[in-house]
Amino acid sequence: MNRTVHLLEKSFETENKLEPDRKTQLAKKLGLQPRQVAVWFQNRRARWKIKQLERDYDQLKSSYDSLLSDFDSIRKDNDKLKSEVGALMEKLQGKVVGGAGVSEKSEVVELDAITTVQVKVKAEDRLSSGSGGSAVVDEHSPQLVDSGDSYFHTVHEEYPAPGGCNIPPPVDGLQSEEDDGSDDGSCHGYFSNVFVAAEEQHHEEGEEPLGWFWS
DNA sequence: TTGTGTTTTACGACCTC
DNA sequence: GAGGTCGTAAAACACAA
Repeated sequence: MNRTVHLLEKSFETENKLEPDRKTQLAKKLGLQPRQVAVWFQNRRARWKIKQLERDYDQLKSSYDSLLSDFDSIRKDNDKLKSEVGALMEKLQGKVVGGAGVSEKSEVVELDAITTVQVKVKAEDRLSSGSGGSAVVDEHSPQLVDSGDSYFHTVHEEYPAPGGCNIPPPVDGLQSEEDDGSDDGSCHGYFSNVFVAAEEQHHEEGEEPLGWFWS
């Protein structure tokens, strides 16, 4: 890296916007036209923004992948519980019908209703207790604080979530402009929590915050 | 050497404060 | 009106064949 670029980089590192005074000073110092310094800063900001979008995308994708695996395991658990309930119901109904008295039919209906409620409660309990720290259902997760460093804020709030949605969204690219993000409203706020969780993890690991980042 | 892909520089159009 | 972003053209550079 030559001296000129090095100085410009240093200057950009301290402040990515260029006040007129600083522009003139830098231009004088480097023997450039103020216009050249201004253009350099414009292009540098554009490059930084592209890098930042790439980082945001990588992080969003890894959050999505981990949530998807959480979702899959919860679904498997759910299927397993359903089949267990089915088996138990058969057993119960066999017993009730076998030793039936006068009101055998109504008892069966009652049992059916009770077990249905119990299963529902159990399933909800399973969800609300979280799975391996999943951010999907953790109501205690901190809310997203838009630091202004990430370009997520226009994407994550509108992206449909796998939990509560039957079809998980694709992750091969950022949301297209054609996709207006509209859905049944049951999945809003999904990725905002995801992102906060991921960012917290980032900080816990002692890494640099998502904002300014120098390669 | 050359064709090709990537990066950097510069500019015009448009937007925001 | 000054200074920002965005899109793009052209020059400069890197690198494989």
